[in-house]
Amino acid sequence: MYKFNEIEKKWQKYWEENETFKTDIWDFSKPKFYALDMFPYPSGVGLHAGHPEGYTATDIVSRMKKMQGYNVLHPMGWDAFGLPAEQYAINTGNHPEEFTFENIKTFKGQLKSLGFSYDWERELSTTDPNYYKWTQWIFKKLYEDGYAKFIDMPVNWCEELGTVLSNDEVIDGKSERGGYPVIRQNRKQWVMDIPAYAEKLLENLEDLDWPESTKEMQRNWIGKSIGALVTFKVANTSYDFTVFTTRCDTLFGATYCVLSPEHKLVGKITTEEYKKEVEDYQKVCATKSELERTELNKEKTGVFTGAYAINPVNNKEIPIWISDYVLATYGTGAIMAVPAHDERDYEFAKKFNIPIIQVLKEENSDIDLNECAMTGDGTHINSEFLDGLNKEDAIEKMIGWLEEHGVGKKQINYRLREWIFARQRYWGEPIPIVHMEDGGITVLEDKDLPLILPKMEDYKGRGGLAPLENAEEWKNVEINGQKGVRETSTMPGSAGSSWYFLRYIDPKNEKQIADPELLKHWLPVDLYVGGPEHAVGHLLYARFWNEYLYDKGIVPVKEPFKKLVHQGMILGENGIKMGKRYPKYVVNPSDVVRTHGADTLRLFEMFMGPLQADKPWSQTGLDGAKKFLDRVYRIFEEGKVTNEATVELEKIYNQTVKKVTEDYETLNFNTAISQMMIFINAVYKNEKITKEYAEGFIKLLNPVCPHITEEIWHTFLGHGSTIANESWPSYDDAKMVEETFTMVVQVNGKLRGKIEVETSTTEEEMKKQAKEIENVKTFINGKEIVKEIVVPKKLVNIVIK
RNA sequence: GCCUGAGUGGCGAAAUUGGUAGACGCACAGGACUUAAAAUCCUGCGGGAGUCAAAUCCCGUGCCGGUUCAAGUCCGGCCUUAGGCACCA
Repeated sequence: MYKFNEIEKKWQKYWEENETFKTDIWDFSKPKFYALDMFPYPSGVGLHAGHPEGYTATDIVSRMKKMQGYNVLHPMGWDAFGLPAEQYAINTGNHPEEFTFENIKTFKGQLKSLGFSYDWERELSTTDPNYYKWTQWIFKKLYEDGYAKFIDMPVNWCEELGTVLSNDEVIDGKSERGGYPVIRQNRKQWVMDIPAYAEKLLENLEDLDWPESTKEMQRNWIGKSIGALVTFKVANTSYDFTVFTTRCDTLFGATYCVLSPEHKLVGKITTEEYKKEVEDYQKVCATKSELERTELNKEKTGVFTGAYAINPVNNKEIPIWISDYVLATYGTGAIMAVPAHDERDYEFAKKFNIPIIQVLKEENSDIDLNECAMTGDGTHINSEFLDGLNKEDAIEKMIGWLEEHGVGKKQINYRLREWIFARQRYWGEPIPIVHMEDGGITVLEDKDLPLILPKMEDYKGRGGLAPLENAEEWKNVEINGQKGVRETSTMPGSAGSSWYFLRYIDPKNEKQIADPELLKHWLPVDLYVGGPEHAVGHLLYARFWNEYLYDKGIVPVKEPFKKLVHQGMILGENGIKMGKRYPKYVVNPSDVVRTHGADTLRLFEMFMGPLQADKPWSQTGLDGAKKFLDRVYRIFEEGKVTNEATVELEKIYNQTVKKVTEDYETLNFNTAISQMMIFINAVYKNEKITKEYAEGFIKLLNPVCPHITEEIWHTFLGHGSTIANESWPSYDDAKMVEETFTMVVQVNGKLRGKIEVETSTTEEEMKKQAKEIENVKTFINGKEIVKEIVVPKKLVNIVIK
């Protein structure tokens, strides 16, 4: 009987003691393979059912690659800083540091019990000063190069959490963690100028072997838009303002302009008569949360400023309004409105009785401008020098005109906004900055890194102040005789995770991020597996930092992750996401390891369905996976290993090696496993298997189920060392050649007969034999044969009339 | 509203460039072994008609239409569903 608990512990110990999976990072004699998992946040609840899924996938590929002669780098670490850890610590009355330490211990134990082939000597944690020293060092570089900036800007402020959040941490106007309301507020903040890399981040997406959906999400997040800037003078004043538009060709149809409520000019141009209304409106907008703003999507609001803008193309005076449908953070925070050809402007103009001027005529269109805006393409009218032109030509001509008259130019805009790089929280990397008494900002010297996060008993911030504000001793410093105060915000959770894949390569290096020679050899990551929830956050930030470090000559590749795959979610047996809502459907991997064993868990999660798909858990399915392993074990226990194999088994064996090898490579683990089941079924049918095939099969199964296979390898096949150091089985195409095939005979495309024929049968012969089948005869007798189609080694289709 | 995916038996799912729909597994049913049960092994298993049993026939991959000798696969139009974006000018 197969005693999985005993066996699994035994082999885990063996791998550890023998350093089976230790990577000799300097061995460049073999081709390299870097398989990376998204490192987990070590939460208080331990692993969930989804963790083993992605981790098993990379483990299978890693183990196979090692056996195929690659030098494999397969590390694991901890994304242990950040809001969730701190929040959890506060909720449970722990200190984040001890709490994190405990959690890591639990996680590590759980991962080890699953038998992953990680090189634990490369383990890292973002909370380790030896690690975050380099996070701070990268920040410093970015600061020196002007990409890390301390600026006043509108931010997402979460009162409950007492901190600002980045855009990807805000979902539907609520905080990603906790679901608390988020409002927009102006604050002086540390930000990363990721928009400066927008174009590169967009361009490089093309060549990546990533899911198309993720690439598309990143494209949308970057949101490139080509248009023009147009400057409008404010009538009877010396002021002017600039708008961004993608449709400068419709400038003759502009009947008003709108400034965002936060626009700097609003206070200056608003006339006395409208001052109160405008200020009231501004106040209302300022207190609106993100959520309220999106909910108020339906009805447009706004007020007139009393001022007029002069349309540069025809010198007409058009009213200037303010409205929150114009965003302060996009473009110039001001627009020209062309209600005839823009839905939002149309809605606004209708509501406030602003004129609508048509400047495009669509051919064969039945759109009535009294009903709605006309947003399609068409020929220009009422547009003087643009009349008769199509959209494309008109845009080009208008840009030329604007440039010639010095009132505008071509402009590219991105929706991607600055990455807000500070949190008013305790549990994060300290920002290595000192605010000097004279108002200057000093970045720490390299020799002063890492700047250690001070131990604090009381790490809860108060009244919107950062917790580190209370660390008096730590906070106040003197640099070159001048007093200063340290930056008390810490870095966001996504800081440490933006470069960890570099550090795994050389995790103990004290002089640099990693040895350049090693980086050159090991990058990029060959396979990166993780959840789709990181499609824009982490995966964009990591690309940004990598690209920056590439430009600095520190990292040798433009893109860090060559191939990316998102594993699907393991749902509860009820088909719904596991979680607090249905606690009885939550599966704990450690329980499964106890009741069924790690091999069974790994096997089952890989067999459930495609890696990328969401799949419901099934207790009986899990039992079925266990049954398969029992069946494999029994072959050896019952002594079915002999010296003979039938031709049939020989064929299936070779097919299995081929299919499993290909499927592991392409991550189609479910079909690889069914092929192995087919092989085992065939072995039972033949009641025997040769030692050669038995060994080959055990090697194939090893990446999925490493413990049981090691045990069989050792106990029944008599080997003294681990399978991990064996070579991957090969297959012989010649042994797979079929002597006969099932010829399918169709009449008018419908299946009417099957017959076994020799592979060498000619097309003419196939046609002849097809017509001799009784059932086929009954269909073709007395009918005229119009056509006969032959697909070699497959089928004959007889077309009759 | 826009952008991505996905829709196949009772269930999880397979199915190269269009070429036998449902591999493999679960559940279920029957049989063998057993005093019995479990475990194990063997067989069957989309729906319908037909038959002692079979042969065989009809229908069937979300819906409607098209291309083709042949469509789960390609094209057009819908529906449902998951995820993402959401006044981005």
